[in-house]
Amino acid sequence: MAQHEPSYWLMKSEPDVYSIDDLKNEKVTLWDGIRNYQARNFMRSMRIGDQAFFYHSNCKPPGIIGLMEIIQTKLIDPTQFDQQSKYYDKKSKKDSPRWDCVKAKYIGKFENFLSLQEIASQYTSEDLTLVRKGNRLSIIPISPAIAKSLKIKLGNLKH
DNA sequence: GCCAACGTTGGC
DNA sequence: GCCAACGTTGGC
Repeated sequence: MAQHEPSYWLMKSEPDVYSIDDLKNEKVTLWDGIRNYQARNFMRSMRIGDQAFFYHSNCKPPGIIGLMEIIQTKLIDPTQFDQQSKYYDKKSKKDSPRWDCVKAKYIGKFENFLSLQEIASQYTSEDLTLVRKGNRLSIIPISPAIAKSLKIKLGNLKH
């Protein structure tokens, strides 16, 4: 059986909340707290071995900074049942959890930071919905061709 | 701080 | 089911 080619994703995180350096230190993280159905559904279609660009959002400047690999999928997001968590969801039932998540591992930081401004000047919103005005989705699929082109601009990975 | 682009909620 | 009001994300 031939292995699947990996799919590619872009996952946003605010560096004040969780940065690429936090992931570098932890090596592995549970990508929890996703409370948007479209983003959740994208996570549900992830497979082990997929790669995800780590995007720093809501900072100056926003942009792609590193790369992760998806190492576990279809995990229950524990924060939905944690009353102390800002992601607590009282409507979610233990026997049918509403929110799930994936586990991702640090691969590296790119040699070049690629700002949203640079990305927007080089790709159309059809290439990459990230650059669509007002885009709020925190998880975005990336086509293999666009992923390849982004990686060329981003340069080598620093581990 | 402003605002665009949604998603969610709740009255009817 | 419609839609207005409200909330959130995130760039600028």
